[in-house]
Amino acid sequence: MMNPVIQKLQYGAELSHADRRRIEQLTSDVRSYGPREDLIREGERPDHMHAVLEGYACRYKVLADGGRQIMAWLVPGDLCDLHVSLLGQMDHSIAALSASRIAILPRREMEELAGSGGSLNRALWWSTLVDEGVLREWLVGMGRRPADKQIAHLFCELLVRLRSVGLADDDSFDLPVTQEELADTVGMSPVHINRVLQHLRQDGLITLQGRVLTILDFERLKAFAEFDPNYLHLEKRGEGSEPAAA
Amino acid sequence: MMNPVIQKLQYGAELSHADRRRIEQLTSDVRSYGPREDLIREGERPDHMHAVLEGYACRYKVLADGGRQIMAWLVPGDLCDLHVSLLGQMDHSIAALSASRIAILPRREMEELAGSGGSLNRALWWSTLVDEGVLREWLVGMGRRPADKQIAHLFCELLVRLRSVGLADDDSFDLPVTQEELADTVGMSPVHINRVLQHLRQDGLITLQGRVLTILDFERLKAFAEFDPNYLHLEKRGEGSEPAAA
DNA sequence: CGTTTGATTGACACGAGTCAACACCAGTGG
DNA sequence: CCACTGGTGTTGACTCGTGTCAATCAAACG
Repeated sequence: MMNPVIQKLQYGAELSHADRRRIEQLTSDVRSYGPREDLIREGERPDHMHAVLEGYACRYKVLADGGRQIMAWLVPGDLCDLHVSLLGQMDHSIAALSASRIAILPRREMEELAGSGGSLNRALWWSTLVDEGVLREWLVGMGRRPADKQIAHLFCELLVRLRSVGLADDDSFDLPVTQEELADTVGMSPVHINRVLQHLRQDGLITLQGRVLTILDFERLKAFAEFDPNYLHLEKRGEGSEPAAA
Repeated sequence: MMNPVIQKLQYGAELSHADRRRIEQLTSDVRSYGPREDLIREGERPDHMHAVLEGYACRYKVLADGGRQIMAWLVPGDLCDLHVSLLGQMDHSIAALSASRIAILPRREMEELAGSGGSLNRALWWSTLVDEGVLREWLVGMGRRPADKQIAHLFCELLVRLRSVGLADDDSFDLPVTQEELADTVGMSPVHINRVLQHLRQDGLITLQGRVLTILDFERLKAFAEFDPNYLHLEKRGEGSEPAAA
């Protein structure tokens, strides 16, 4: 099975054999985390970075009233905290969502890559800009989409992202999280998540049993959620065709 | 008056005299935009980038039902679309919020800077990561903060950001936008924005007249909004001296 | 001046939160 | 083996924050 970091970054830049070897080597120090275990906390300033190899992690913040907001899901292939090298300290925390295997990357070498001008440099930039795109799309969901469409949109996104690293061959994937964690992701209450999920199930759009989500009709779910994967920027590069009107 | 792009980027990296000259030169091609005029639209792939010199701009998306979500405010000093060079096409649009002066930057040279390894490279990285931090904070606001605190938080953020480029010496700044645009920013309805603003005024926290917002008691507003500016990463960096003064 | 755009206000509807009870496991330990 | 437990999912009743619709006001503008 190919290293998911390589799989992902190849969408951002053409990687040479040497580039791939470099990534293999950088992600060779692996640690296992249990669900809810923090990888790094707000305010910290460690000398290493993380990348997800297996399982899911998330960025989150906790408010004074105890409310928690998850601001990103990190799936295999995702880099967690390029921030640390350039920004003084973490402005949020990162925790494992499920049992997961996380690579520990040396900070110095990553910093070096960030200014190297090579393919890996481009790939890191691409990865960061895609993260930004995802954040923007989530913002749209929370601001302007009704709950059911927002959740449907999240499921579409997860399917596409997991497919891109070979973790969802058919239209289903592992969803080893509680409804409360889904609630913290989309900014709703656990109770309402439950109701929306039932709604989606009754409409024959999804199945969710045994922590496996199955999308029964991806086309219909996409239409329902108004999902357009362009913001994930996974399409092949170099297509010079002019943009068609949205 | 110093170029706001220089002012801003100095928070991200120490800039040499040559670096500053370079920025001056890169931002010398200036165009004026009127309110609501698009700088760039979703799907486009132009050969230049933008930076705000005066006035405000915003990132936004429009949904099928006509709803609009503003995903970022771009104030003087902010770079608008580093995306274009690495991602194939824009996944969102950018428009002027108020009458503004925008610099047009040549794409080639900016791409070159992005992999140069120098101070400007670091500054661009920093700027991008800060944008991400702001997006995350907005997500927290939309997901977990009640309307009044969310808006208060936005005002705190704008004050700090504008101060950092010398556009808010006291506790007030220009807010040349309609309540509808505020609504599209925080994901609420214009009517509710109106009520929340009145609430904040009655509590003696702000004043908003003639498109100028005055924060009457910043400490109290910060406490109310639970505003912590750490996510803007404007504090002095540890290793070197602070950014040179004008 | 009328026209237009934006701010304000009130009445009402609805989505989503809260609270609380209950069901359904998967462990665990006796 | 089987109660007991704690975590999670499910439901219902009720509350409350926001949205919607529509009328009115105020200010800017040609």
